[in-house]
Amino acid sequence: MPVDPPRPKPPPLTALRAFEAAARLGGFARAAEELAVSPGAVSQHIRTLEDWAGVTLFIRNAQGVRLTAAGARVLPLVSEAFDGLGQAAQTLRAAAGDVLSIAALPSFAQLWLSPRLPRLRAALPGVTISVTALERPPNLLREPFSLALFPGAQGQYLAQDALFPVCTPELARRLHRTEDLLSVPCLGDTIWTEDWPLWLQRAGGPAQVSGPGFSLYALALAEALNGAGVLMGRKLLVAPHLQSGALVRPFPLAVPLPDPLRALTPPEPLPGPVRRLLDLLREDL
Amino acid sequence: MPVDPPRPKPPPLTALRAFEAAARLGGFARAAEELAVSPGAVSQHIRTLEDWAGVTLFIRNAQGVRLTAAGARVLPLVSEAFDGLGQAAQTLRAAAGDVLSIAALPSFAQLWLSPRLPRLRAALPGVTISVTALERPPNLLREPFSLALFPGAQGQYLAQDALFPVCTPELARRLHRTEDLLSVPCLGDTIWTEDWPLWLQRAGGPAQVSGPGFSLYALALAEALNGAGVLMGRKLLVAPHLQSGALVRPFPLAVPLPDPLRALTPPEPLPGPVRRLLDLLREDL
DNA sequence: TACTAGGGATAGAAAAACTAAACATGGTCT
DNA sequence: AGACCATGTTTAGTTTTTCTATCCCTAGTA
Repeated sequence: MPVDPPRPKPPPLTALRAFEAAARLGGFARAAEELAVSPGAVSQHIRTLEDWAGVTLFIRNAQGVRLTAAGARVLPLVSEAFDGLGQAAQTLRAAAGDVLSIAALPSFAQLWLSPRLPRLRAALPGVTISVTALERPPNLLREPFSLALFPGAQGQYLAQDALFPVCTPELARRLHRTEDLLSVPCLGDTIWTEDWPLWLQRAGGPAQVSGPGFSLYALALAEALNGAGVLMGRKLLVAPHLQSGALVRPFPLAVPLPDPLRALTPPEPLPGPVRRLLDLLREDL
Repeated sequence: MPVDPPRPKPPPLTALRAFEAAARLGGFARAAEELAVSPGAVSQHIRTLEDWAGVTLFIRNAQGVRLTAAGARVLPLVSEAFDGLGQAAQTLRAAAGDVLSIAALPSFAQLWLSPRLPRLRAALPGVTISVTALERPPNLLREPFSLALFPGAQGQYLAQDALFPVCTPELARRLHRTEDLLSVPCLGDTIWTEDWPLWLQRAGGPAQVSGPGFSLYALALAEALNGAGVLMGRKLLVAPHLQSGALVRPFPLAVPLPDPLRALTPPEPLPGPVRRLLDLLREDL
């Protein structure tokens, strides 16, 4: 006849996760986005946790939230614990060995990785490869990706990228000097707003050019193929169309990008299929 | 227009907790007890996690379960992470500083701690002290107790305990030699079945005696106070009744118990009120 | 042969989590 | 000023998850 009814309740795990995300990202709205729930849900979670602990975790005001001292004190502990949990979960999933999920920028997923997928799938029979497009590199300590392909300073080097304008051969005939760019639409990705200014600066052309922005690089590329304008091309993404002749380079200058494409991996040890995939990606370039 | 719908699902936290408990305790039934849910719930959780990870975690058979290699590999990681989470949660709760929960054996909670509570409460104004009776010491890395009072080898020494028979003065008049114990009911706690044999061996009396067992020491004590028999007394628990004269010691021999009463605390740093409570308990003895 | 102890499956109930929409608050832009 | 805009809050209602209760199965044990 054990006596336990009045046992103190364990901490609410989901509320802790919401707290961790909100504290780390510095806002309920951002936490809600990361957790793929509505901001109201995060708000409720935080309140649940505050009630459980009997402590105020955040100072709220109209501009956002700020951690209290108590909140700041436990944040590193909670973050570390969730990192550990995430790693454990991944180790678990990796043990299955037959599912492989790759994260990449939408543009790289569609224009660089996608063409290579058939060969990768053929080289890894029995392995299901799924691709997720993300705007930002995921935290591989937490999120269950086997591999993340992003331009950046961290990870295993995969390929150098470079910047140069591209357009249809017809349009190219009208472009002789960089100043001619002022007379045609200059296409680009809204996320890479610095690409045009960067190239123009090195090319010694006009300080800036005008043209429509696209939220997806693939859309801008499609427009360029339509002859709708000059696209600031990224070598790795437009290579197939240069090869086929659908696009040409009206100006020879190529500006190397500081951040090469790199592969981020979860902590060692990597499962066999992931290691093989990495090798394939590296030798292909 | 971020592209995230096909984002991989995060690991199910409650399922991970169920797995950890089941693996650590070596059975779904025991895990269910620890988590205060039904065994079926644990079974479902484990299956959920197995589906999520795509790995079999346990070999099931009619006698129980055994971890698979994959399960055994991640268990330490998961356990460590939950320890961390538990510590973080406690740190959080400790920050409140005005709630203090103590775990103790049912007998010690009722007969040793309870009489001291009024003084403790008076010495710690504004602090809510709650007491939880547990058969076994809780894992203070996980469960949110500020203090656990248990006889044992670990923790801060509080008091030495000793064993000796006690009974009402009337009954004591009929007891002159240890052999006389065979003629009266000998009361004891069903959990401390070794108390009588231990004392009898040192007293050189009969090898064993007979009498009703009680699942709660307090019940046995009440019976002894009614004159229903001789109770194997624990010094710390019967002291008040010896003092008042309600009970006496028919035989002078006191056998010291190997395990003194000790206080277990969560990892440092202890909040002020806990530290003060500990000091009060120590100086009182 | 019954009995026990462990686990599995299922349906229905209970609880938790989530959403949507309306509200508040304090900045910033025109 | 006044109209946004971004942030967090609240509430009611819904959806989803979680849990229990129950019955079943299996392999040891008395």
